[in-house]
Amino acid sequence: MKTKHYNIGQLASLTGLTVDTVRFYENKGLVQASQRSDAGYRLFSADDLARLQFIKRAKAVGFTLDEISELLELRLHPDDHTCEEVKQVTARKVRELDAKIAELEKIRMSLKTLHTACCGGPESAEHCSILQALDSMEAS
Amino acid sequence: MKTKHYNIGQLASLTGLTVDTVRFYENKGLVQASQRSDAGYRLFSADDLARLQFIKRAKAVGFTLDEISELLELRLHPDDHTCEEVKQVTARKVRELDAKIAELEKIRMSLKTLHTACCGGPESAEHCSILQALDSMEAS
DNA sequence: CTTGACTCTGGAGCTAACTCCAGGGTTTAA
DNA sequence: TTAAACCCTGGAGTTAGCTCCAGAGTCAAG
Repeated sequence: MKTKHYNIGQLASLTGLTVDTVRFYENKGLVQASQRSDAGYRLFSADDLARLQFIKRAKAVGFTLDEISELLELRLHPDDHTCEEVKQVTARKVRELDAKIAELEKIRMSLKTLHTACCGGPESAEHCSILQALDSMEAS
Repeated sequence: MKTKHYNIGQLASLTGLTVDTVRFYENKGLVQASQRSDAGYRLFSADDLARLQFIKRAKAVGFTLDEISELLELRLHPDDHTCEEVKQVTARKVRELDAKIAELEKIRMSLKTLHTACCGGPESAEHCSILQALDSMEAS
């Protein structure tokens, strides 16, 4: 019984990635074509396809490729690892996201304050409150 | 009457930027040393200092260097521009920040859902709900 | 007068995640 | 049989904002 194989273009359209991206991921060690054809074409299995879809979903929830490598290792050898380990990876990421969001919100607040104070009228910007604030604000 | 001048190192410590960063900004056209010494050293005026502080504050509220160039032009020739123009720049940025924050919050939610569902226990990750979800989730 | 701190230029390297290209070989449909 | 569409490799380019380097000149203190 022969298993179904995909060449790189088919895999790309099945996953919604580009051919270049798949090759890039292979280069980074995230995925490996399970075989090559006589002509040297990459041949991917259904497992490879699943792996790429895993990568895509992990990216969608904000993991970097390095973090995805880590998750792929956990996925490939789940028996050698615990739920705790997996959960720690997501916990770290949630904390990072929280920090990033908090930072952006702080920035947004400052900017919104400047924005609200400005009259926004058609008169000369000579006394524009935004420019003045940027001239005299405390630097953070 | 002679005006006070700063060389690049003094300027750097006054602004909290590095010497390299100041030169980088000069290269990008954000700032220009008002003079050079006989030996070719950059000499910065109090105006240059103020300009760099403006840049630093603008960066702190989230503007990119390109946007800061735009603001610097408005600041240098306020008579040729209106409050409205200035306000538009900040409005655009606030919208960008809103979009970025919303995106990160969406990601955070998805990830938090995965995180909360996982038992996080010391048992094998074979049936870990996080890994399973990443294997079967809808790709976004 | 020498040592160490400072400055100059031009260009390379860094991060992340691709994206594109040249210059070739292969497969497939008409 | 030939043209289009696919695939290969290796390497360069992209974005933003620096950061570091070599190799050379300059300045201030002791």
